[in-house]
Amino acid sequence: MKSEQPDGTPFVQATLKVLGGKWKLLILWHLKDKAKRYSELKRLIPEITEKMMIQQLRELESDGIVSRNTLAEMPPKVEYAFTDYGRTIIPILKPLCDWGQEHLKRMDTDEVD
Amino acid sequence: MKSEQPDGTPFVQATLKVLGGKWKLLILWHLKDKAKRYSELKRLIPEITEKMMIQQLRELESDGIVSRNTLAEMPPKVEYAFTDYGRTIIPILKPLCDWGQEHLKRMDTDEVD
DNA sequence: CGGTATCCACAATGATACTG
DNA sequence: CAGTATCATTGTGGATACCG
Repeated sequence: MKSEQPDGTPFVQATLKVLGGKWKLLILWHLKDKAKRYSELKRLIPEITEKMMIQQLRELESDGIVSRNTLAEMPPKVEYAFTDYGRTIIPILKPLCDWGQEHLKRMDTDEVD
Repeated sequence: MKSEQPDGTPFVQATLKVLGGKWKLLILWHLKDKAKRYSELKRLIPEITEKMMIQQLRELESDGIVSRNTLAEMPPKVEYAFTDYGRTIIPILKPLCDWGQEHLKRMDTDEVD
């Protein structure tokens, strides 16, 4: 009596919404090993603009994935890091990355029609 | 000698590109149990327009995820189904769906600041 | 039934300049 | 250093009409 589960989609969409931005994954990838300062992130991802960097960080923040920690007052130092909750998404990143790698190889090897 | 693996991102981006569309996951979700005809898909997803349906299906097709099979000539019947290669993405869908579900619960339970 | 074509709205991203 | 503000551009999705 399989009931044709048509649900599940809103959940996948929710995940997509959280890390669907153009730069979200890239930022998270750099953050997953250890916390990084704003300037470090900008140095690691030179192609991104300040606006997008801040925007994506703010969204990740409000989704509870990363935390923003101000280190000092006058010489502005801000560190971004995964929250404990945010770390629960890291296991997802792996298979995602793995599949994408195989997909790119396939695209190169086997010219699809 | 950990080399700060900054790679992997293009791979995740590649995956995102494949199933990043607004309707891709929804279509795949309905397709993962068994092949469906175009009209069935439209009936299952009434909110989507013909243009988007076709567009997303074509993209999934050219990415090798789904196949398009014409059944007859005069009474047009077209079935869309997962390819064997496409099925390799199903295991990814699960954790994605699972995390999204937890995330939505968290958003409801624990009002994030 | 299973599309294609055209035009349009809006969201996402980007460039650039300025600020505490 | 770590942002904010504004404007321009692009990309994605949608409405509608028409076709084999």
